[in-house]
Amino acid sequence: MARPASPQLTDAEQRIITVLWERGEASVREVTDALSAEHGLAYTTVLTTIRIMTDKGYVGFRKSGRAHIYSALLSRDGARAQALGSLVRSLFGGSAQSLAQHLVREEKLTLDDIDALRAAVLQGEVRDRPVTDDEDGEGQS
Amino acid sequence: MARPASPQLTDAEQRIITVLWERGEASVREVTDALSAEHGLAYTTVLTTIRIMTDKGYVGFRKSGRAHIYSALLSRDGARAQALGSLVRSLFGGSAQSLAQHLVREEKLTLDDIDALRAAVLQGEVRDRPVTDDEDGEGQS
DNA sequence: GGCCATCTACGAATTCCTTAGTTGATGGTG
DNA sequence: CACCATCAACTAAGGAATTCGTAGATGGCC
Repeated sequence: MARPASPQLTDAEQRIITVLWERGEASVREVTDALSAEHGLAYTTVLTTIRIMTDKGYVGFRKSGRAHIYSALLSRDGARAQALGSLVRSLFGGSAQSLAQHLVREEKLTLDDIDALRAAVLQGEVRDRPVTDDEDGEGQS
Repeated sequence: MARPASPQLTDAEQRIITVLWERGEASVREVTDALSAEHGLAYTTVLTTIRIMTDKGYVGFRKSGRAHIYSALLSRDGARAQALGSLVRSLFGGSAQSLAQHLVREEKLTLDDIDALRAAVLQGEVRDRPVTDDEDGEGQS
C-alpha cells in the first residue's frame, strides 16, 4: 500500500521541463546552470531527475559527442491541460467557471483581460471543432 | 537531503477536507462513509490522514462523547488561492490571463461564462453562481 | 598516447505519503 | 455488571520523490 505514481509533473520535473520548453533542447549542464540562479541544485540532481523523466517518457534525447541533448516530449499545452483539469476537478467541483470567478475575485484578472478573452472566444468560434479529441499531441515548438 | 514537506494539500488530504467543507463538521466515520462511495478507504486510513492534518493545523476538532468531531481550519478559498497561485507560477509564467486563455482555447469557458465574469467585475462583486456547489463552509481563515 | 575534464550510470540517504493492522480505552446494551 | 461495538492512538510497511556522491566511460588537448 504505497502512494500511486504521480500522474502529474512533480515540482522538480516541472522546473526542468520548463527550461527544455524555453530552449527547445539543452544538455544537463545547461539545465543545471539555468536553474542554479534560483535553486542551487547539483549537477547530478538534475541528471537524476532528467533520467527519471526519460523513463516516464516525458523527455527524449539525442547524442552529441559525449553529451546527451535533451528535449521535451510532453507539450507545454498538454501539461497545462492536465494540471488545470486536475485542479478544477479537485478543488473547484469540476467547474472551470468557478475557477475563473475566483481569479476575478482575487483581482488576478482585469477587465481588459476579460475583454481579451471575449474577443478570443468570438474569433475561435469561426472554426467549429470539438476540442476533447487530440488538440495537444503536437510537437513542442 | 530529502523531499521538503509539501506546502500544499495532498490528494488524500484534499479528499477529506472537501468532505469537511461540505458538511461543516464530521466524524471520522462520516468522512469514511462519504468517501467509501468513490474510494474504498479503510476507517483507520482516514483517521491517520486526519491526524496528520491536525498536526499540520489544517483541521481542528471538538469532543463529543467518545468521538471527535472534526472541522476544517483551512478555508476553501484559501486552499484555492494557494493551489491556483502555485499553478500559475509554475506552469503559466505567473500570468493568470495566460491560464484563462488556456481555458478558453480548451472551450472550458463559454461566451456566457465570460460575459458573467465581465458583469461581475463591473459590479464590483462576484457571486458564485450555483452550478455544482451552493454551500461554502468558509468563514474561517 | 596519456592526462584531465566532463559526462552518464548507479545507488545511497532521507523524508514524505498512503494505506491499513493492532491495541487499549470507553461507552452502550442486555 | 459483563460483553461487545466503536473510537483514537500507535505502529508498520512499502513505494515515491528529492537530493547528491562515487565510480566508470569517453572525448579533447598537448
